[in-house]
Amino acid sequence: MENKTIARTLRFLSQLMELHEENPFKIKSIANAYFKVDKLPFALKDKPINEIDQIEGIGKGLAAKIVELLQTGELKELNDIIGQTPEGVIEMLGIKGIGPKKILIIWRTLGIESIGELYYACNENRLIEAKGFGLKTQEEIKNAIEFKLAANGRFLFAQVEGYANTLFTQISEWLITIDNHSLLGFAGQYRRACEIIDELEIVIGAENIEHVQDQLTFFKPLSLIAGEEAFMTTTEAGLRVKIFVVNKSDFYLEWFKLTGNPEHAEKVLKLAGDGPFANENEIYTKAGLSFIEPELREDFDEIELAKADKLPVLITDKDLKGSLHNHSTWSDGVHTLEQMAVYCKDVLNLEYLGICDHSKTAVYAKGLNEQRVFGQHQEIDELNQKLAPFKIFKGIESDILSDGSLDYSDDVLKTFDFVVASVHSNLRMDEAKATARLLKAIENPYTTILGHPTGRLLLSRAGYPIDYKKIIDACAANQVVIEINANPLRLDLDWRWHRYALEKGVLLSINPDAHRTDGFHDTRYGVLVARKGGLSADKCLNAFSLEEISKYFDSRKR
DNA sequence: GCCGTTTTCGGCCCGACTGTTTTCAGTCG
Repeated sequence: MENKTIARTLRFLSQLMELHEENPFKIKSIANAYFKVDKLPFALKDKPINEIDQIEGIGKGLAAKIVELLQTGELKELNDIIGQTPEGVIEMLGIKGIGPKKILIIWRTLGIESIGELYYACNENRLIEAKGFGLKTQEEIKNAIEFKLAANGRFLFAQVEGYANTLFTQISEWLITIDNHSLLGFAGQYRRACEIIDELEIVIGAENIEHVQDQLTFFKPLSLIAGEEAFMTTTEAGLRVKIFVVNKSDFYLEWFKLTGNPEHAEKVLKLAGDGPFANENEIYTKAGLSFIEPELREDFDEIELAKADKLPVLITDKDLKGSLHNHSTWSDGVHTLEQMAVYCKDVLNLEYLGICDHSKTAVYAKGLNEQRVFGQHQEIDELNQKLAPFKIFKGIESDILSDGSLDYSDDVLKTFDFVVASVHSNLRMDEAKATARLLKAIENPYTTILGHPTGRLLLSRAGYPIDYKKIIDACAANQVVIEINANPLRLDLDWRWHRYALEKGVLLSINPDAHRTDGFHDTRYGVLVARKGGLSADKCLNAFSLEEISKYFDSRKR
């Protein structure tokens, strides 16, 4: 069992114990163990059992729980408490904005045991009767439920990716035994690298279409049901899977149509005429267009750009020369500054790392006060000597406070090579307030990059509303780079606004926000959405070479 | 349930903000 699973199990246990009003200090130590386990730089399963209780925050009791999990994959105490809690009440833990205390009242005082009932109660204005609940809380809960329901059956690209690749391999190996010369490809949202996936679509171009169709219902990994247009199923997790079987001769046309999006495909085919087509390239050629990458096929402005041969050369993973906005053990990261740097240098072959630990207001994340900023800078200077020509840039993720100011005085801010300014608190502002707050941060002369502009968490939290045009225009006017936070939950700035930012001359930066060496690989998701947004390497800050970005940071210094 | 011992049990305790209160509890990052 991985640390992450152990950590989640402990958090779950602590939440359930809160719902059953157990000793708050006991709960706290279990919740604390969740944080600790989540941040361990080694795998618990590789640790000798008798050393587990030596870990800080984990004593005899928790070590026993962890060992039980490692050895049996289960925890009796957890199973028991799950048995004493209605399923719907447990589900409520997934609603943003209410915690165990409020859920306890909803459950015990109001007698509500499911999310459906809770939603109904909001509509009936019944929540305000309970102590600690008012109109605003009721409205918040109602909105949060609606957001959660809308996320049902929808998944992050990154959640689907592993399953999709495994399935693809299974189908492709199976096809060799059934129809050895067939063609195969992903289509739909997945091929277009959409940030949210609610349907995984796969197309088979079969030589012997009847045979493949006959056999497909016996394909073991899925229990497929033959529908009118495709073979369908829903995975245990709730993801719909559709497999289309077409004649090999029609494959490229059908693949193109099913890749979509429908509006894009329809417009291109109107220009290209009827097939057959030998490949997708031919479709675009016959339409008088340059080839349009799947990521761009969203019926935005890509067809006009292709007509004028003005499509951007989309950025790729290989274009990235460095990684900005990452954390270390100085704040809430798992790996040390040196480990993070060496990983970038030796494993990722990057030229530079920007380290941006949390600023002092983020106490929960061990944010750096002025003295520790100075200490970190000393360590960076030493490491830069040791690792040269690789370079660590002195950055900070400075909290944007509620009034829009940054978290340090100008004297401190000027000691950084660059500053990522982001919002972490007071996330419930309306559009006018949130926009004004960001504008003030953008206008701060020390702000280099605006971090995750809306604070959204895909499928989980909407993020505060902002006036995108005002924000982007201000970034253009103040030479502030906008982050594409590459965490698959964020992907913020949204790709639908990349084009506007690029038109205004704003640079974008694909930042993994890594809290451990593994986290650097999230960059991949940032690149995918940046491609959807139409980003080319020359407009991406961390595609600059070390020399170019050094000059850039120097030019921005006050 | 963990920690740190005055070695056997008492203390443990982010801060800001919001909404619901009438002085505070719950939630968040």
